[in-house]
Amino acid sequence: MKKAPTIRDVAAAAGVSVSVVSRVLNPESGPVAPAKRESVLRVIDELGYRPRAAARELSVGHTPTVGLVVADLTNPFFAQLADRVVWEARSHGVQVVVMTTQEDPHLEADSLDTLLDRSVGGVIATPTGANIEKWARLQSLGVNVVFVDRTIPELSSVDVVSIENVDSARRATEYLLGLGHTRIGLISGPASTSTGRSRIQGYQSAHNNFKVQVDPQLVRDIPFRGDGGGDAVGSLLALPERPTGLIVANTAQVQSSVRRLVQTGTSIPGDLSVIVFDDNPWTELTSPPLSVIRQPIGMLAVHSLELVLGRMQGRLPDTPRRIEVNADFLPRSSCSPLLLSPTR
Amino acid sequence: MKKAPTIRDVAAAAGVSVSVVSRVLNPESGPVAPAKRESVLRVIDELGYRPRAAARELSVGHTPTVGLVVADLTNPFFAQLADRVVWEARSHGVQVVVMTTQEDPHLEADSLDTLLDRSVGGVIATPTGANIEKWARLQSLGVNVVFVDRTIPELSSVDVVSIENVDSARRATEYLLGLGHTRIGLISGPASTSTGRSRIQGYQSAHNNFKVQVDPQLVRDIPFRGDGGGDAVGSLLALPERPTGLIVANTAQVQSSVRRLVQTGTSIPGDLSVIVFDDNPWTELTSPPLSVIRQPIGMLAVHSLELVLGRMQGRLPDTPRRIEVNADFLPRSSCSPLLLSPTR
DNA sequence: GACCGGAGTGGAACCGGTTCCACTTTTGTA
DNA sequence: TACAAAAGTGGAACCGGTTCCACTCCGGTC
Repeated sequence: MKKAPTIRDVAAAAGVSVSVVSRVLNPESGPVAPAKRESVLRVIDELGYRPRAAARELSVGHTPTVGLVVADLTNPFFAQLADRVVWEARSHGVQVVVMTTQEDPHLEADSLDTLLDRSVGGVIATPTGANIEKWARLQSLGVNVVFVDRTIPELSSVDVVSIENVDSARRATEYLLGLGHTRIGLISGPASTSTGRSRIQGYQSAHNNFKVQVDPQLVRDIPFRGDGGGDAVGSLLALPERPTGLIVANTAQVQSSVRRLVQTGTSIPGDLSVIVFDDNPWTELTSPPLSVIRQPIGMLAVHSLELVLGRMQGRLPDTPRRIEVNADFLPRSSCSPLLLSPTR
Repeated sequence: MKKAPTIRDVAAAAGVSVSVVSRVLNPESGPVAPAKRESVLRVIDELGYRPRAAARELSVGHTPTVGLVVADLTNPFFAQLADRVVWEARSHGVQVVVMTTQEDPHLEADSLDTLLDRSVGGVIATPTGANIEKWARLQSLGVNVVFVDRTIPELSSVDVVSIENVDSARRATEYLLGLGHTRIGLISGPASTSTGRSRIQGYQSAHNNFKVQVDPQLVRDIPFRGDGGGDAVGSLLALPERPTGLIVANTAQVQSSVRRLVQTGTSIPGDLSVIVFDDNPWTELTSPPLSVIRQPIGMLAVHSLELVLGRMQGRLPDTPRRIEVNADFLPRSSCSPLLLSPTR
């Protein structure tokens, strides 16, 4: 356990000053005679010298690091997002610190403090919806914030990357309405979140287009945490007038919802036509494979990283950007036309 | 974008020296008069002061940070592992930097360099199997390394946390043998990896116990990368004497293997009794639900973190630890007795 | 041949913490 | 009451980089 060489060791061994070594390391910071550059590089290689990140950070005031704050890596949506972000970031020479909040505002607050302590240059996050002043403070301290998937309306100055939630929900709903279903259950995220609201709005709007009245009993906005999806499914199925269609628009609740459907032996699409918001690979391994709204996770990752890096390098105008990407609707065999049409 | 207060700002505002403030921050480093501690704390709160992590790191030489190097967050096994490690680490006040290798030795090497630059105190990793000298160097530089799930036999001095691979594979195989199956396909990880080898060994050993000869054609050790699982399944099913049982012991290939089974319309367990190494929640949503070897991911996470933190705090003996945790076999309805017994 | 501008260089301050050490005050004990 | 030990404090060096600045060479221009 010998200790690693420092820039002064390199300078001494190469017979130059530390300034020269530093300039070799950061070429844009000044000129170096080709011969000296050569010999410095050789010494660096021989000694196996690597600059300490902390020293650089202390001196320049910030790190080429971005924080990624997601709710839960266990959720395939976040896992894939994280994987892509980490991957993209590396190709830009940027590091990612991944933190999870479990949808808990306290943990989110902790994470933000930590990120601040580490002087990260930017944060990509799926905010819980709380900690508004904390997010604002982070931004006022010069940390670039990008919200992905969700947003907080009160924070109008942060960039947002999301899918077209209203539109996606509308398309899924219209698909079922088009098959003749008029009683369509909706399990969405909390109405306190932007995704929850938008998807409910899309669901409403589809009903309007089809001149079908929405039964409020059919709409369940439930938390992301826990597995309330199962209970929501249970209570929807227990309604006197059972729905014949179901849209699970709460990504975190897809698994528990589908589990309940399987457990109760609900025939899909016989008893219930189902569409879920999730592009989890396993959705096509159930029987029948589930129709899904496929969120383009790669796009979300690329755009949010692009935004955060762009801001960190100051090559973006000050006005906040809002990027909405398309989500595909992928019909599979979990939906079928309503056979007995109740209105005729 | 005002700049954040430093320890000297706090000292000035509280009318004390920086030493006192520092001692308030790190109580074990020296005494402070209660009255002054009080006023320093108040000033810290008023100013919203937070110590810069980089400054501390530079001064003490290392960070309370551990690197987590996994192949691919998209794989639910790693995703869950990461989630648990991040979670546990936070409760110890430790941060986690997650990196992915995609099973590529070059990317792994990059990750290690980066981790070294960041002066992390420890690394938890599922090594690709390459970069032996690099791992050794990391260790000689004082970074505590713990391998999880897999190991590299050449590196006898690193701690290892894994499941009882031989035993798990043996139990799964014996279960199928006990149901009368004699031709059991095995899709495992590469024989160049410790998990691959151990699981094949368990499979062999079960056959020995049952006095059944192993047909080498039935054993497929395939890479973790890509989705060779599908092809392996395809070629096993194409054998003149088809297997009646299948064990997928390559966690990364479970999805593509099952996908192929579904696509080819193989009846489970009618045509094929199936057991997979994975505790992915979706395995019980397929029809039928799959029998699984459930890896106790939480245990793996807890133990590896415990080891790495223990070493970082120097409260562990120098001898390397090897921890093997039990994996449960969870029979579900994807296995059935072989009906026509070929031997009678 | 005097003068100017730029390439190349090294010295030293600086970033924001921690810690060692010398020093003063308090406390406890004989 | 005297004195040693302990509690409390501030100064300053240090960690390992970056960067500003002053300075020395150059070659090219009137």
